[in-house]
Parts: sequence; structure tokens; C-alpha cells
Amino acid sequence: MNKTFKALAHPVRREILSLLRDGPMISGDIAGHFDVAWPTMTGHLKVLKEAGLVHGERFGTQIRYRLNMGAAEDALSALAALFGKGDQQ
Amino acid sequence: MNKTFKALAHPVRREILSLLRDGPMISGDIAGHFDVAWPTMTGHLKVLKEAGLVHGERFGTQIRYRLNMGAAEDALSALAALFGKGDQQ
DNA sequence: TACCTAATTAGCAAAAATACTAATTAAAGT
DNA sequence: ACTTTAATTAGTATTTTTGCTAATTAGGTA
Repeated sequence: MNKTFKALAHPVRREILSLLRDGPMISGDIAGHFDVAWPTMTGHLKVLKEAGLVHGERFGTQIRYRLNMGAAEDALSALAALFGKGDQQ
Repeated sequence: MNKTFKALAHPVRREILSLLRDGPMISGDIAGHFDVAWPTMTGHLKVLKEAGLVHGERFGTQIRYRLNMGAAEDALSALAALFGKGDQQ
């Protein structure tokens, strides 16, 4: 779960997740939403991927990223547990 | 909200929150739960305080820290919003 | 094969986070 | 005033994160 919280610690990565909320996106389109170089975006996507928060699937020359809802729910309940919400002890 | 997620990115700081879940604690007692030097712990508490997640109140020579539930709830719903949970748009 | 677009990897420099020791402040008791 | 306990601030070194440019890989097409 440490990788997950580390991944959430950067504003660009959180905004990527927010973009993917509305459906899968091509890497290039994601990069187009931010004022950063493409390799920088690849790096952020890699962090999110290694945290399990997103999943990338290749379609021809491009790669489509989608939000991994399972991991998102896990992160949410981990945070809730931290504050004692949801289940006691 | 950036400070909040940054604050949550360190395992020791998350464990501090988890400790405070069960009630307020003195700084020294918190430090005693971890294998770190006291100034290091002061630093972690400062990060949590500046994110609004905890609040410290002095009682004589010691300082009692407590979880700020309001900020905790805010963090929780910010994360939920990121994933599209809770309210749409 | 050559070429083009999409995306990644490699390598590096700058910035931020982490954690330590030593010194200092704060409050209270003697 | 002096001492003691509790905690913080100052200063520094190490590690991690971030973000760039240049080079490379992957896949599709002429």
C-alpha cells in the first residue's frame, strides 16, 4: 500500500487518475493535457501502473490506459481504516 | 489538498495517524513507538500538522497530539472524488 | 526495406524528502 | 537562579523524486 500512497503524492498523477475516471485514454492524449515532456508523463504512468492504480493495454502503436477500480477501492478503504472509518480495531 | 497527500506518503506518518485513531497521545509516547530519533519524529508531526491532519496542544512540558477528524474526512472524500466515488462531475 | 507515429528507456541534473547530531527553547520543580 | 524533562530548531549529509534531452524500441504502412 506504500506504493499506492506514494503514487498519490504527486498532483499530476492525481489529475491523471481524475482524467481516467471518465473512461480509458491514450497515453498521448493524457500527455496532451499537461505541460510536461512525454518521457515525464511515461514516468508518472509507470508509477501509477506499479502501484496498480492504472492498467495499460496496447492497441497497435498506441497504449490505452484505464483506471483500475479494484485498486482504487483498496486505497480508499486503506485510508478509511487509517482513520478508523469502516471497521473498528 | 496536496500537502495532505504528501503527508500520507510516508509509512511512519500513516502509522502515527493509526496510533492517534485510538485517542490523543503525547509526543514522547508517539516517538517511543518508532525506531527513529526524536527530531525526526518532530519533523513527521510537523508535516502532519501543516497538512491539518493532526493538532498539537501543550500541557505543561509536554504536547498532546490528536487526530483532526475533519481533515481526515476531507482527505477521504477528496480521494473518493478522484475515483469518481460519492459525487459525479 | 524504409519510413512514420507512438511510446519507452537511458542518462543526467536539479529539487525535495529523510534522518541524523548538536544546540536551543519551554515549562516546571528545587 | 539552577536543574530536569520535553520538545523543537539549526545545520548537514544521504537518498529519493522529478523532469529534462537524446536515443531506442514497437508497430503499422508505403
